[in-house]
Amino acid sequence: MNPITVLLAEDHMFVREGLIALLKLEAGIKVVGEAENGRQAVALASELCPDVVVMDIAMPLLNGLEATRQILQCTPNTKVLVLSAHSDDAYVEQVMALGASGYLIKQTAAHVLPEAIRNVHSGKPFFSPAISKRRNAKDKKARDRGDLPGQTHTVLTCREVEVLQLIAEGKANKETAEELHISVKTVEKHRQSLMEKLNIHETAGLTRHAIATGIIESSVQVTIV
Amino acid sequence: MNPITVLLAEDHMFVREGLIALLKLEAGIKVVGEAENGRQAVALASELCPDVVVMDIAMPLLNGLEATRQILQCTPNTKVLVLSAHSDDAYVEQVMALGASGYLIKQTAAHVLPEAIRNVHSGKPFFSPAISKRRNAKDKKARDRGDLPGQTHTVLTCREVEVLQLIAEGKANKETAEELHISVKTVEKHRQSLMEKLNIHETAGLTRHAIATGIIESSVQVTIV
DNA sequence: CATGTTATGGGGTGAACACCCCATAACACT
DNA sequence: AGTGTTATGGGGTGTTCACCCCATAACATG
Repeated sequence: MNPITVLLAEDHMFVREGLIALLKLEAGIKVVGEAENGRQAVALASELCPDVVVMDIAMPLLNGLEATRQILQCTPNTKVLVLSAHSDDAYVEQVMALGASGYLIKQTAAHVLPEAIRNVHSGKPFFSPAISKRRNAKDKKARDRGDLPGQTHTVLTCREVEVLQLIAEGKANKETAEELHISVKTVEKHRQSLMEKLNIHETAGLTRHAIATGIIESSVQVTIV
Repeated sequence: MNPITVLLAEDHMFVREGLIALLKLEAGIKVVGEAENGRQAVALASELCPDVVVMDIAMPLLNGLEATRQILQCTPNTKVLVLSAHSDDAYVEQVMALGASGYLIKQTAAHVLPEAIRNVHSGKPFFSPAISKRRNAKDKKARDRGDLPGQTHTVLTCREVEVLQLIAEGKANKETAEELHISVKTVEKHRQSLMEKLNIHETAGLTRHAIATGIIESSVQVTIV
């Protein structure tokens, strides 16, 4: 049987070499290429047509999300296994909506990588245990409510993003309410929805998420009195 | 000759396992322990007294900077080799001022790791080529001007920085208290001092400040359920 | 020896927040 | 016409936080 061909897209050479050392011990998997940025990943993918691309999200020149989108468009037979430091539900859903075949968080033990590669190659999606668990729980809830499967639409509404930004900027619910000319209770409701959708339950986490997704910058200065 | 004992402090298990796979191929170097956060790194260092600690900067609970400081205080014979994604000069200098023996950026080829470990173990500092080059140039300039080495004067005390990190990671005061084995009241006190010193009076602001100053990264993972 | 700093802790108060319940109005889609 | 989504709002309850008061012990420094 032919080995599964893998393209490794990861900007940290440190990590890349580590993973290669790890995959070398694995029979049936062959690393045929390495990319150190998103643009190179797209180029190499269309040149090498690997079975699986292991794709880091945070990469220079072209981030892993865009790279994934472009690769799937050019070579639809290639499976993309995403590697990320984030595990926020909304983020995962965003990636999966692009058509990725799996999602591993970097906290996961690396020895699942070969298993994950084999899974996505054979058409089965693969997730880090923690994510998998949450997705199942959520799917179950959805089914209990009678929802259609696969419609895990965890996307924030416009209003929620607005509220998220104000929270991350340090506004109290009361201030946010005044800013948006709505009741404190409504702000509370949006806050709750945010926390539920993102599976983040502290202000600090929401703030980090807002920065990580580019909604605000960490250097935002709020009126110091 | 006894092998060089190494403690690997790196929160991403993915990276950790990769590096271990890589160091296993290396004669004369033995990984005797692994830490997945800064606090564990400090504990294991004083327990195992390794020759070298390979220390990632961005780690939960206690960042690599603080961990380095504490380790060098407890077990001064241990060398610390810092691993970071950032290569900003100011950042490097801050780390070296703490007494670290070397600084590798993650973009560096991993195969220099064994060499770096051997170097710092034998007392020779080691830097990623890019950094080494810049430092030499800068040192020359400084000597030419007759400057004294600059002191980064941090307003915050060590304990305050520790508490700040935990706040920014989304820990409640109660959790922080348990983590640090102190009373909730003491945590509150540190929190107050922080807010007063930084003139920031919301959790969101503290979180942004922690990210902006590099104490944590926006992608820090808190409790994965 | 006095003073300052750091770290430790306790009491108390009021505001803010998290989390549950609930309802309604506007609008889109089928 | 019915269903879903979004945004709006209220009630209640318990926890946590911000901000004040206070004290002590360790340790360095003048």
